Amino acid sequence: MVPATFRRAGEKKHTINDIARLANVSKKTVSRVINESPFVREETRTRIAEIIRSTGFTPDPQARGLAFRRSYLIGLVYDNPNAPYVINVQEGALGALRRVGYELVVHPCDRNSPEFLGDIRQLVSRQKLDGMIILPPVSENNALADVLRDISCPYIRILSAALDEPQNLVQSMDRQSAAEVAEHLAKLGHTRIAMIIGPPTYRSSQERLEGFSNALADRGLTLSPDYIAEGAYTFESGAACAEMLLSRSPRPTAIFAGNDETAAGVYRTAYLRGLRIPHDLTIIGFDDSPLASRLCPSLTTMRQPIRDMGRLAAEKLISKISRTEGPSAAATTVFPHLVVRESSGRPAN
Amino acid sequence: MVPATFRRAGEKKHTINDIARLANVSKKTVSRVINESPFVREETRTRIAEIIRSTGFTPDPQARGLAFRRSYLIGLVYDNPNAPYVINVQEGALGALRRVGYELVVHPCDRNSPEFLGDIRQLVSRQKLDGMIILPPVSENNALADVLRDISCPYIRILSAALDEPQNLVQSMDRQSAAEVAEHLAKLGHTRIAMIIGPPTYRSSQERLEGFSNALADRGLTLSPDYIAEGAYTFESGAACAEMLLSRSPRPTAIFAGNDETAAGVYRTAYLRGLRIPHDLTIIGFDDSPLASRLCPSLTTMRQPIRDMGRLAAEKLISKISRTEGPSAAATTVFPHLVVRESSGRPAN
DNA sequence: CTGAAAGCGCTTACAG
DNA sequence: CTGAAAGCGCTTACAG
Repeated sequence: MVPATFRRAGEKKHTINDIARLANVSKKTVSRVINESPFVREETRTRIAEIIRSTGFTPDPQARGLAFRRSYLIGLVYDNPNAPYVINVQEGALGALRRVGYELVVHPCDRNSPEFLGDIRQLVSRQKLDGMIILPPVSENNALADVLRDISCPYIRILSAALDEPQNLVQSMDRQSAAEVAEHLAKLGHTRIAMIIGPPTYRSSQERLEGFSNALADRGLTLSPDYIAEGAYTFESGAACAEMLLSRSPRPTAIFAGNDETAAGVYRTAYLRGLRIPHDLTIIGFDDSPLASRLCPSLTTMRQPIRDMGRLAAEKLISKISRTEGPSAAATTVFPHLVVRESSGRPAN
Repeated sequence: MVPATFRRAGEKKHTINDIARLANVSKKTVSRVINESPFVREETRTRIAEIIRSTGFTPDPQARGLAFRRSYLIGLVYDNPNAPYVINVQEGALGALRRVGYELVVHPCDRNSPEFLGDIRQLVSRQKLDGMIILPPVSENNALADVLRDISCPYIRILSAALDEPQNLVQSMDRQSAAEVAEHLAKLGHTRIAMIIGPPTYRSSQERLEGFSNALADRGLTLSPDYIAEGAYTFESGAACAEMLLSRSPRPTAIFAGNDETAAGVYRTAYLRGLRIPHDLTIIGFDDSPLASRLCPSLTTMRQPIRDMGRLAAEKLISKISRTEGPSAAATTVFPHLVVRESSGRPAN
């Protein structure tokens, strides 16, 4: 038997009035059942609930939204060029939102465009977004957060540092993660260790650099300034930085790349120079994007629980939106961990 | 001076009533201006338009939708594991939709789930989606198209074969593209040519196989059944299929992988066997995903204009939705083209 | 060319 | 515990 939800074309959708008529009550009472008001007699409630179930009625989100002054729409703002990263956050968030009847409106942006902040303002007010999830690196932009606060739009920033109050954050502990990389390299016996950082203005670059450098120091190793290169989290910058680092004498035996894209750039330079990985050079990435396992040899890297971050951000946002009041000021943190593959080994000399 | 659109928190949004009052007309007349009705005196129209502009008024999409029985929401359904592919279609579509005031609601799905069709039905009826864009491979599912037709939801399928009427399609001409690969390999002098196809149930697998095999035949070359392996468009299947193909004697000198992921799997097997690319083995991919240029050596592959496909699908869908009637039965086709990189060369022997 | 009334499908006060 | 009225912000007939 075909469930009643599977209405065929031509039958129009049931409305709250249909349900009220069938149940022989006012639509207000149906509304109470929908919104789980306690002020409905149990017998009435069950009867109406049963009719709702059997007719497959679902309240119209537009009408509900209009009356509630809610859109049931959450924005996802990103400028991250790493597609798997975005998709994973997106799917994580989607999973959490669906359950509570929200939809996700995606919004790629360009933080350098002069219309950037105006666009966001317009998006929020126009679509009356109920909240916003912001991905790194644009999540580091405080001006954006200020705008959202200004127009009273609840938001969650996914970040690697505490740039905001804890209730607005899902924080990835990059500093501690970078320390894991240091430990791994130290254990393998590397001493000439280099690092390619991301754009210095990005908070994650600083976090990873400091975490890495401090952890090396703790083990009696130093990250010499000669061995630090400024990349841009891109393939091309990785190749160029590796070119520079590998020209140093003595040559580093290990390079910690800012992310997997950068690491792929290091692979390319090693390939062009005929260096064998990991025999001549150990390479470590960050992200564990699909690329990491596709490279030959496969890349040792830090895995971020990206999907979880999306889910956590959505859950935290929803609780902010629906909560009439109450703190939930707790921090939400997440820890990347090391995935050891083929690109790291003992130094040859 | 801050534009009026940049209202600060606390000021409530203007409504059509505010505009009517300011213009000293009825809200119906304002509505006519918003909807570009010809039945407004020019003087009145300009006056109202100016007030709308200066106040930064934008009509509430929810209220409009409720009255128009429109949601201004378009669904994007996908099950493609290739994240850059999805992101690119998404951004292409977004660009076209934004301009006309629509938003995109993304919906990853699992075509093998028993709830698959029911979920889609519910998504469409619940959010009252105005239309749907469907990505391959789930776009090949005719049952899904049947459901959408049944509930009168306009849709566009992005496909590599004409599985539907032209007005429902944005078609990528994979057959002709695969012929380009054949030509490239023939020109390089390869004769022992192998191919890894995608899942045989996928239409694109057949299209690419037939296009490739026929084009080889046209050049007096044959694609021997021994040299055809059935993959699954995945990294793992690429590695396994390459394992099999490279065990043949004589060994093929070139492998056309079904897509870039598969090609990456072939790289891995070549790496493990110590084969040099392209000296010992030429490899060709399909997609030109970011991975293609990250691999070492970089991968020769077919580039799909993925972003354009998203844009075209959105434009076509919008014209279907807004058009009161009229055919637009024209086919929309798109041609991938070859990007030659380092992984293809003359055969060694 | 313009407007007053009724309605889209739901909700919030306000009564009872 | 339940309902009749008014309203969210916009539109579509229907008049004039």
